[in-house]
Amino acid sequence: MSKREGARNLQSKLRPIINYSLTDQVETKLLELFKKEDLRNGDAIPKENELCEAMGVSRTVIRESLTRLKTIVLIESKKNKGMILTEPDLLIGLDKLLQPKILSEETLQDMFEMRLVLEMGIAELLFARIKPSDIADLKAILKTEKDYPALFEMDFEARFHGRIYEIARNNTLVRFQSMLLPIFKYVHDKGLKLKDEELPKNYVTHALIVKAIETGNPEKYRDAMKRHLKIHFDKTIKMRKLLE
Amino acid sequence: MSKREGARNLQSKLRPIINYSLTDQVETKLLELFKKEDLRNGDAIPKENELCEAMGVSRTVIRESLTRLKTIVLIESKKNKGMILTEPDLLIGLDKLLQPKILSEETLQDMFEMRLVLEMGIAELLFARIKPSDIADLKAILKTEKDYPALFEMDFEARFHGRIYEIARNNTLVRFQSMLLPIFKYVHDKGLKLKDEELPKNYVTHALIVKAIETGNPEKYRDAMKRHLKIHFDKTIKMRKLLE
DNA sequence: AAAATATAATATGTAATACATAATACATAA
DNA sequence: TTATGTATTATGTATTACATATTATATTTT
Repeated sequence: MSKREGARNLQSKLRPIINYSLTDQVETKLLELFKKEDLRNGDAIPKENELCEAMGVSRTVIRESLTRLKTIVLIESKKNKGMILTEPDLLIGLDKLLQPKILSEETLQDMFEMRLVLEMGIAELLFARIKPSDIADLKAILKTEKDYPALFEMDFEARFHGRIYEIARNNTLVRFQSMLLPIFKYVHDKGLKLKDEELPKNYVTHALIVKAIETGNPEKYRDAMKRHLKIHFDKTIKMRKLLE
Repeated sequence: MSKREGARNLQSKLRPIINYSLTDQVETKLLELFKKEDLRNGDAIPKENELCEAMGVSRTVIRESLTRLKTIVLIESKKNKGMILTEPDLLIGLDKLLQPKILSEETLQDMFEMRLVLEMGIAELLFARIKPSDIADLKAILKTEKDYPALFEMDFEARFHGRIYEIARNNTLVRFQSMLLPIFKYVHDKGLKLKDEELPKNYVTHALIVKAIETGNPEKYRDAMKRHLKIHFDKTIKMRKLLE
């Protein structure tokens, strides 16, 4: 039995001890408190000093825990006013993290694919909620686009596809997809370096997608979108294989 | 001109001043530093004391900024070792936030829909990557399920649908969807209270979805999944109207 | 000489205290 | 009655000191 194996064997008998810092414990207790007291959006929470006394730790520790919760916008603080629970923003923090440089290749790939998945899956909601005026809006966007397929003109992409989600009336998705765009561009560009691909012959432009929306149904939309995104689907499938 | 209008008029001339706290500024500077120095995953960052000196602020402020970055797992710290940049976890924090009680009805609805969108949109990746052994796995899962449609048995739902994402080989999605499940259940249950709905006659079970995967294509999968989720699609469309 | 053990050095974690600052409520004067 | 000044309060920032865990170095033991 090697030294390493011996250590692992011992470990299975003893289990490594985990040391939760005071801050960790306080954070947990705070979350428990909110739950137990059934505190809602807008409700005030105890003052820092009250928390210090109640838990018997320094204000330093309390404040570090609170900072964590403020970071995810679960609470907000105002001078003299105290702190309140807030409607947390699910996407907060994400914009700080969604930078190519700090994410692994695999996660980037995951997010790239996530956008593709969303574009395809939105169809049902899109058709359930679209109004005539929405079609007009989409056509207005088309007008501003150049005639040739502006495949990677981020502005156009953002505006057009963002509008799709807006029509589907899902605000979280609207914001999410706009965050994904830079990632998408990055992954795409990186893919391009591997092999310069040309547009497929039956490439579907935004205009054709609008047509599918106007005269079609979810299936037709998906068919158009799938072909619009085909180059990306091909790319991600190829690249995922490289990662393995 | 009313008092309120007057204030707004003044505001347009003066613009409200925004006061970035020291912590805010330090946080920004840190992020800039990481970018400028092109620091990557695993690279060490300066010691707390070095940062204090360099920026001329107290360790308190430095530490609060660092706490924020630690919260989103952009950096990690170890005693005596110092701090390093880490591969941040996009979904961290989300599990703290994804609790029905602290999210608004609208956001909950958004997330409910997001799951539906993902289930539908995953088809292409699913079929691009599925292997024969995956089919066998799915069938094994089916065996453990009861014969009747276990529509809201969370365990079954989680296992079955989670497996779908696993087959699609997108780990972020796997984790994301498992986080969404409690939300999904909550929103669904709340919807049930409004009106007790019965299963549609042509309800599609997991078994039928597997069949669509085994013998079909993305379109057939989506057709099956759409009918499997029909009750939920109907519900969200109805409920969104209520929110308006 | 090699391996195990003790010691020192270092960077983060926690505590305590003091003061700064912004927001509110209250008091005061025109 | 309204605008301005003042006090109060809770969070924000600074400073200092010490605790603790990890690494590196030195020492002892075999």
